[in-house]
Amino acid sequence: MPRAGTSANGRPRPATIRDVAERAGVSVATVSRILSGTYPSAPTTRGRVLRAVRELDYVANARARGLAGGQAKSVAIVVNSVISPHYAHVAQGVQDEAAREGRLCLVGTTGGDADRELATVQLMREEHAEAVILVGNIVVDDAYHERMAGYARALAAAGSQLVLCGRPPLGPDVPAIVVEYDNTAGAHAVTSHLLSAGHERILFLGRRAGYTTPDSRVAGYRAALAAYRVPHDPGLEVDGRMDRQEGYRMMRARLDEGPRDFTAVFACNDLIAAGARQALREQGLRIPDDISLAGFDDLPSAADIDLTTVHVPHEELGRTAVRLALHSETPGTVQHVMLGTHIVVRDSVRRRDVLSA
Amino acid sequence: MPRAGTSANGRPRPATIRDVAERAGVSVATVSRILSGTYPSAPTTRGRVLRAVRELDYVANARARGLAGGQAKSVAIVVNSVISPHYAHVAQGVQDEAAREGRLCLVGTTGGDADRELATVQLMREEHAEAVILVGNIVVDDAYHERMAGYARALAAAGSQLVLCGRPPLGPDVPAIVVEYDNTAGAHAVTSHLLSAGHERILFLGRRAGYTTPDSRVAGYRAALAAYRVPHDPGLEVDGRMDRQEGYRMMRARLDEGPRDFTAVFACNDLIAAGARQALREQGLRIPDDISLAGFDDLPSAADIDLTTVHVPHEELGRTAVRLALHSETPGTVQHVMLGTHIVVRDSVRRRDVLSA
DNA sequence: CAAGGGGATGTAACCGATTGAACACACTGA
DNA sequence: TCAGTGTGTTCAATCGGTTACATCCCCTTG
Repeated sequence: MPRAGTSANGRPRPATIRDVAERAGVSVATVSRILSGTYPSAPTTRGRVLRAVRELDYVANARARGLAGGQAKSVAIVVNSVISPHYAHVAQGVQDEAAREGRLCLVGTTGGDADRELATVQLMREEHAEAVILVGNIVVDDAYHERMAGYARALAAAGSQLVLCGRPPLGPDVPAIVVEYDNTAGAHAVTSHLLSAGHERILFLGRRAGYTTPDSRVAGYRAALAAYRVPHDPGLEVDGRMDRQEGYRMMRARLDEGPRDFTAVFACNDLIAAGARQALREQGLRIPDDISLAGFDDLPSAADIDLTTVHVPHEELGRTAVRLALHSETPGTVQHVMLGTHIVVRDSVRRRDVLSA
Repeated sequence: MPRAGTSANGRPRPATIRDVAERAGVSVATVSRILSGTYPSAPTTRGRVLRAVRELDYVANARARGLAGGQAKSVAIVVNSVISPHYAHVAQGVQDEAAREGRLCLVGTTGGDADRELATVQLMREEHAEAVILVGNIVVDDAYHERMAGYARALAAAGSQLVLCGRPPLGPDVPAIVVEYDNTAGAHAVTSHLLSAGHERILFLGRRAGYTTPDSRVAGYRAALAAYRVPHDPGLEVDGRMDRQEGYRMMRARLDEGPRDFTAVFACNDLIAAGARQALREQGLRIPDDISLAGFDDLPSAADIDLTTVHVPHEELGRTAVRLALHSETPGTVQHVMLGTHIVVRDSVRRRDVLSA
C-alpha cells in the first residue's frame, strides 16, 4: 500500500487528495470542498481534514485542478531580455499585479527573434495562460502585423488574451488589448522644455527608423520644433540603438567629428543619455553649464545623475496590462489604453542666455 | 455537436486531441503517439494527423499532459525583485538554460518577505516545478535555516529540487543544491590589488552584519589586510545597504564628516561604487588621480565608468543552477558548486607613490 | 407520527492527455 | 494450411483533482 511520500516504484510522490481523505476518514469530495472553502461543513470534519493536510504537508496539484474545473491561474510575459531596465520594470509590474490576483507569472524571452517568439507563445498557449503580454519596441511591418493577428486569434479561441505593452494597436479586427504610453507627448514636452530655455540646436541621439519607440519620440521632437517655428535640421538626428554603449559611441563620434553645432542634447532614452553624458564629460564639457542634456524613461539612475527626463510609468504599464486582461469580461475584446507621461525637471538643463546668442 | 472553437455554452474552447482524432479519422491514442514521434506509424496516417493539427491549430494541453504522463516541464526562480541588476542577470541565465532544455520558466518575487517567499514556494510546489531556485543575499539565522530545510524536504518529497543561488550551503542533512560564487576570494583579490598599489587606508563601503554577501566580502577585505600586515581599522568600515543611493549617502556623509583619512575606496558592489563615485566627483575628487575606487559585480555599467571591479558570473550562476537541478539523477541530492570570481582591472585605481607617504 | 426540508457527505462522471496491453492484418516459412 | 512475426492501430485504465447529483440523517412542523 503506497503511502504518501513513497510510491510503488520507490520514487517519492507528493501527497494527494486521496491520501488526505483517507487519513481524515472522509471522501475526496469532502476534502476538495472543505479546502475550496465555499461549502458548508461540520466543524469537526473540517478540523480533521485540515489536520490531515497539515500532517501530510499536502498541496493541491495545480495541473489536476486546472484540468478539472478551475480557470488558468497564470499570466505570461514575453520580453526581449530580462536585463534591460525598461523590460525589467514592466515585468516587475506584471509580477506584482499577478501576485495580487493570486496568479502565477510565466516568463519567456525572445532576444528579439520572431521564431523564438512564436515558440514562446505556443508554449504559453499550451499552459493556458490567461493572458500573454508582449512587451516592447519592435519594427511594425506586414509580417509583424500578421503574426500578432495570428497570436491574438489563437489565444482568443482558447479563452485567453493577447496584450501588447508599449506597442501600437493592431486594428479593430484583431482581438488584442493594447497598453501604450505617450512617447510623442513626452518627447514633445521635453523638447519644448529645451526650446523654451532658449536652445534651438538640439541634437537628437538614438533615431532608428522603423522602430516604434524611437519613431514616436522623434515625431514628438519634430513637432515641438515646428510648434516653436525652429527650423528642423535632419543633420541633428543621429541614428543608433537604445543602449548605453551606443549613447557613448554616438556622442563621442559627434564630438570628434567637428566643431560643436548644438547647445543641447535630447537622448532617446536614459541609457543613451548616460553614455552621452560620459562622452561629454570626457571632453571636459560640463552638464548643464556647458551643454544641456535630457533623456527619456526616468530610470532610477536618472535621479542619481540629476537628469531631466520623461517619466514613463513602467510598472504601471505592467500592472494595467494584467488588470485589463483579467477583468475584460469577454476574452478577445479589443481595448486600448494610453498612459500619460510627464517631464521630470532635474538639473541637466540650463537656460541659454538668449541675448548672447 | 460542439466543434473546436466553440463549446456547448458558447464560450470559446481550444481544440483537443479528440477533435484532431475525429478530423483525421483515427483514435486519440494514435494522434498522441504520432505527435510524440516515438512510435512507428504509416506515412499516410501521419500525414492526415499532421494536417488536422495544422487545420485546427491544435496545441496540446500542458496540464493534461503533465497529469497523465510526462515530467514537469518547468523551472521556477524566486528573487527579491526583478529590477535589481544582479537578480536580473541571474534570472536571464536561468531563463536561457531553461529555454535550451525546453523548459518553461516560472517567476516569483518576494520583496525580501519570508511570508511571500513561503507562499511562492507553495505555489511552485503546486505547479510541480522541477526545480525551485532561490537567489540572493539574505540573513542566515535559525529561522532561515529551518525554513529552507522545510522547503528542501517538501520539494524533494515531490520529486523536485531546491536550489540556492549565491547563498551558503545548509548542511549535509538538507537535500538542496547550492551554487555559490567566491565572494571572499574576489574581495581578497581586489583588496590585495589596492594594497599592492600602495594603499593602506582603504574605506570599505556597504558592510551589513548578518547578510551573507556583504559579510563574506568584508571577510575577504580583512583577510587581505592581514596578509599584507596592514592594521585593520574598524572605523574604515561603513554600514549600508547595497544600492546606489546608499553608496552616495555613505560616501557623502564620510566626506562631510571630517578630513579624509583614506586613499582608496572598496565598495561592496558596483551600485555603491557608482553612488560613491558621484559623491567623490561632486567634491572635486578625481578618480583615480585623487582617489582610487573599486567595486564588485562587474555590471555592464562598470565598464562605462572604467571601474576596477570583481567579475561575478551572474548568468553562469543561473545556468549552472538549472543544469545541476535538471541533471541530478536523484532529486534530493545535496551538491555544492563554487564558481570562481576574478578581478577586472580598469582605470579606477592608481598606484600610490609610496615614497611620498 | 408521517411528511418535508435542509445541512453534510458520498458516488461517480469528467477534464485532456499518456501508455500498457490487446488486437487486426499482412506476410513469411515450414 | 497454420503457427509465428512484425506493424500499425485501438481499447481502456490512469493521472489528481472538481462538481452535479444522489443519499442519508436529523430536526421541524402540521
